[in-house]
Amino acid sequence: MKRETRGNPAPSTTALRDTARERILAAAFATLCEGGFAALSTREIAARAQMSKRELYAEFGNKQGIFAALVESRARRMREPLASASVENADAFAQTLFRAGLAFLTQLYDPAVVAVFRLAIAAATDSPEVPRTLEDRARAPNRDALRELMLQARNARLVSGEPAALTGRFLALLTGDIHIPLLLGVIEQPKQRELELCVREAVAAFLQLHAPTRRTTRRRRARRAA
Amino acid sequence: MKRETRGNPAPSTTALRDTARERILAAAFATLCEGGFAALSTREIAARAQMSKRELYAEFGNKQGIFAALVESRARRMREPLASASVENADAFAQTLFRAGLAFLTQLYDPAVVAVFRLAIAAATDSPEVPRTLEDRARAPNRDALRELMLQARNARLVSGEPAALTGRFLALLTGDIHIPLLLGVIEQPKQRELELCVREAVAAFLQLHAPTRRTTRRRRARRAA
DNA sequence: GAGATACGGTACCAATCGGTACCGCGCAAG
DNA sequence: CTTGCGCGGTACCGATTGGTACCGTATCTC
Repeated sequence: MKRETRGNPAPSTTALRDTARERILAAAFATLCEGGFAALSTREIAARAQMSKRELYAEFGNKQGIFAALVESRARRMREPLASASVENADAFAQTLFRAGLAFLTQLYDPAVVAVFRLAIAAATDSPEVPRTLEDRARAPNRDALRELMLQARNARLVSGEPAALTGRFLALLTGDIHIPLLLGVIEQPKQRELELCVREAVAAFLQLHAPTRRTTRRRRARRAA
Repeated sequence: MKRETRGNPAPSTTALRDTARERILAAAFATLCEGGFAALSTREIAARAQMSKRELYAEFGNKQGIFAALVESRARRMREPLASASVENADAFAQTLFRAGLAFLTQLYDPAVVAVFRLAIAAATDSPEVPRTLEDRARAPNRDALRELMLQARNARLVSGEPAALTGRFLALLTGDIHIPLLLGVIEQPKQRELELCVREAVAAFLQLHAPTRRTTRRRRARRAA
């Protein structure tokens, strides 16, 4: 196919190919966000990317490939939070929870991510590999990272309980009340202030439920982290 | 059109019409559950209902009408729980929460309801009235009923806080960790045992968070308003 | 400079979509 | 029994889909 011989400026073609991919995916994202699942046709994507369907199919094979690449590219971005987790003491842990929760919700409620979730849910019955990709490349890694954090926190005697259960509880408190309405489109995207409030309440509730003994004003600590 | 004069067996035609509607909706449900959103074509529905597209369009006007009727018919069934709510004491309230939560989750995780949610989410961008119907006819009434229960419980000094916030918290604890994976199709439908465990944990966490000064099983009769 | 080759734009394909016009069967009135 | 009419099955419509063949062009090799 595209075999680069010695002396050939291979990086150039690779870069070109990458920019082509990016342009296609950006066009697909824009289409998906504006027009939804029904508007996501190969013609529309090619037109927006100012490329031919030929190149599009040379790059992704078929429409499923575009779906997978779409989910994959956004999933990679969703995996970033929880980079620096601190469990030195209760305050640091609360602050870590707050930062991680805020980063998580900010990603999760981004319009492009909402559109990807809608796409994955719509494709669930026909093409299970699409939501499967979202699960394996985004949700599961995030959950694993959070569980690791919970494990560390338990070892530091900051929480008690199974890390997996703690993770599920924290995520439920974080997203339980907003994600579905957002996917349904019956509420608008939360503002930054509301997001912070939501995370603060979730952290406070989580610590109240699962922090071993502390009885102090944890809500104030969480607020200070804002 | 179909003008019944006096003496004409109008109920018969009405009943016939109703059974026609039911047959169409049942066929649409089956199609939606098995083949997903993409398979939900008017031809398929008509074929399954053993009727002609002509009758189908005479009954529902257009495809949006079928969507709306689908969501509406299922939403009506989702509104049933919380019929008998008791807030006499803490134990009765806990039991009421458990029963209501279990009924709610049983409905919410029913495969047909999951399929309807997928449909509504997939249609969110193109046809906002479909998720709007789901919100207004199913989610909001359920939420209102639960909020009313929370108000009664607060008047009885069984919980403290804003009824709306309490409702959101309870629903988050109930559904937060399962609903999305179920919509994505990455987990299978929970069994009855798991559902009961899930509700029990949610009720316990909710009461631990919001029941005032709950140390043991105290019987406190502070009923105020009906 | 000539020839070969590979890439990209376009026009096309079969299939399917929502929606509708046509037409023939069957029931009711006279 | 004839006649008229209304309802339902079917065939069809234009539009659009995912996917591909064709073919002009521009570049690279010798």
